[in-house]
Amino acid sequence: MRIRTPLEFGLVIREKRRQRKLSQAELARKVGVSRQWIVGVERGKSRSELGLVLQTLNVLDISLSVDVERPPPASDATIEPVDIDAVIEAAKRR
Amino acid sequence: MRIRTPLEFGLVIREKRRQRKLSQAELARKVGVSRQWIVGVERGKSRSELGLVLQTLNVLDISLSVDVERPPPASDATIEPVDIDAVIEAAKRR
DNA sequence: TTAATATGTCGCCGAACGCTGACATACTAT
DNA sequence: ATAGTATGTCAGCGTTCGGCGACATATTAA
Repeated sequence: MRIRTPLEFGLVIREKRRQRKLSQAELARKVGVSRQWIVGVERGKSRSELGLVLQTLNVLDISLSVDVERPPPASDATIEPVDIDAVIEAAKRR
Repeated sequence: MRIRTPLEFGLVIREKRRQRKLSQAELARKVGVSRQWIVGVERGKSRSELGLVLQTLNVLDISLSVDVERPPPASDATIEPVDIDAVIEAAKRR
C-alpha cells in the first residue's frame, strides 16, 4: 500500500495493532513511548518523531520500502548538455 | 529498498536530490523548510517531523509503501480458541 | 590559485514535542 | 445493569524542535 500522509501511517499502525490484539497501552510499552503518543500517531499527527514512528513499525513487523524507479517529472531530455567551449578551455590548461 | 531507520531515509533523500541536481537550498525551498532542516534529515536525524519528511519524499517523487504481508512473529496457531462455557452462557441470556 | 557554490555547525528564539497523572467517555463481557 | 478495559483529552513540565542569521569548511568552476 502506498503511503503519502501521516494519517495513512496511523491507519496502518492501528490496523496492525488490532490484528496483533494489542491495546494502545501494550503497544506503547513495547515501543517505549507513552500511550498518548500512540493515540497521536494513529490519528495522523504530522509532527510525530520519525524515529519513534519507525520504531513502532518495526515492533509491529510492518515493512517499509521506497521504490527506486524513475517517474519522470513531466517530459524533458535527461541528456546532459555539453559546454564545448568549457571542455576546450579545460583541455588547454593541462 | 527496505527502510528501517531515519538514516536510511536520509540517504535515499540525498541520493534522489543529487539525481535531480538540486542543492540543499533549492530542495528546502521546494519543500518549505529551512536548509538546516534538510541537512538534518539527510544525516538521519531521528526526531525530524514525520509530516515534513513525507512532504520531502513527495517533492522528490519518492514513493513509499508498506507490505501488508504476514511475517509470523515466530510460530503459533492463529486459530482463535473458543471459550465454550462463555458461548453457552451468552446463549442462555438471549 | 581564486572565486563561487554548496554544505555543515553554532547560538538564540518562540513553538511544539512527548511524558506523567488525572478524568471522561466508549466498548465489552458478565 | 455493572464492572473492567480501552480509548480520547486535558494541563503542567522540561526538552527539543525548526527557523533565522552568521560563520567555517568543503567542493566545484574558471
